[in-house]
Amino acid sequence: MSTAQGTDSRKALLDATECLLIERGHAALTVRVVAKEAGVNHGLVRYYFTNLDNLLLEAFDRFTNRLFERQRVLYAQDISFIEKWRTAMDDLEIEDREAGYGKLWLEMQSMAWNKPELKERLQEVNRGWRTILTDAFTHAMNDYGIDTQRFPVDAVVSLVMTFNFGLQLEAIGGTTDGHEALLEMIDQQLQLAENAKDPVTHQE
Amino acid sequence: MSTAQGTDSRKALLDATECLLIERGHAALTVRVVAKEAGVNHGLVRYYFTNLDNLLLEAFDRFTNRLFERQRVLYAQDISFIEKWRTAMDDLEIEDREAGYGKLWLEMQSMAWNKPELKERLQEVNRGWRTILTDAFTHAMNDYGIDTQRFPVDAVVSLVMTFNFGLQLEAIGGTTDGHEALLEMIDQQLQLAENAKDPVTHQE
DNA sequence: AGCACCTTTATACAGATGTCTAATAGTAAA
DNA sequence: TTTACTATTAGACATCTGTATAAAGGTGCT
Repeated sequence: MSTAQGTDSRKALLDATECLLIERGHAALTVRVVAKEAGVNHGLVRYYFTNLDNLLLEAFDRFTNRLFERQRVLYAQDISFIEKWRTAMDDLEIEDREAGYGKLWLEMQSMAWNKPELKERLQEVNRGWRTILTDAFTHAMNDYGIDTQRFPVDAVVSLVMTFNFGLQLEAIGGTTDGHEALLEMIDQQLQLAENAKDPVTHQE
Repeated sequence: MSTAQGTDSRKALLDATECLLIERGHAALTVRVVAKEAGVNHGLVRYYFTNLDNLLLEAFDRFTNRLFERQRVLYAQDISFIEKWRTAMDDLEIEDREAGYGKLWLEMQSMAWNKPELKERLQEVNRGWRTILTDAFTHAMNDYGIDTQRFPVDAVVSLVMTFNFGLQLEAIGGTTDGHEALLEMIDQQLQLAENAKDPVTHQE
């Protein structure tokens, strides 16, 4: 089989890697453990990835590519800012934060802290988000008539990115106190701004 | 000697643990590596800590105790809100974020994600900060005359905590774009609020 | 000196870990 | 069927890892 590169075993190993990152963290990954989780002979790690570091790197790449795809999709949508915001926030629902996706993201991050190759890739992803957000917020703040002298776009973008990262971090750490309140507060403020822009749609 | 518990070797092992967490991450810690970094026979790990997990746990405890001490000190100071804010922010200067302290903090966090015993301790620290911030912000927002209906204290506290965590996370990941701008923006807004409260001190 | 006590060392050992090899099973074309 | 190639397997190897033990070193006290 294998049109390009993707025998079942290969994919199984990548999937198992993600699964174990979520369940046990990157410190617990070994060739044999991953292979066992994948239900595959441990020799195949060498066969497909030559070594463990490379398997991790490919898993990392597959993950970041998925992120890039999300970015692309979100960027392409021709919807209002508040809709984009809500879509993005729903995407990272609090329940999800505690579950797999957020954990995987943070484990990937913490892997990268000590591996320069991964670190660069991570920075690309970061820059990607920043680009999208900067563009979206530039338009939105203009629409809402917000003083970008007093609230520079890059500062606002940083605030949004960092508080989202922080939400993930806290949630994985087991704390979600105030998270809902925060997201509600922001949504309400956005709604107010939206209504002020276009008084017709006023609801409540 | 050892009045209570603290032969040089014992402390050296704890110090080495922190050092290696900063330089290589928790995945790279082994009994022999830590002992070597501490310049100490690896048998002493067993002698003082019985096993590696316990050494990590004690290093973790020592670290969180240091955090609690910081909290206590900050809380005890009888200074204005804006001064507290600036002190706290200076404490976590951007340059420092990239260096040891922030890295250590995040490595401790990511260790805790996969170890329930540590996770609880971490949540205590988190609650500690939240308590202090909640108290400080309750007073500050009252002083500044901010509508706590529209901006609930716990939402604001969450925003502040999460964006600070996010700053750390991004900085360790190698990105500090917009960080200065964000901190400046906040500081200016605080200064405005401060001036509005007490027009006498108006400066600029 | 002898003695007791805490600290340190060197070494041992079973099991895990990363890497590698040689043999086998499977599959599709000739 | 034979052939050629890919996929998979079981096992071997040196090294690393956590843990344990027994002996030695050091220090102060009697």
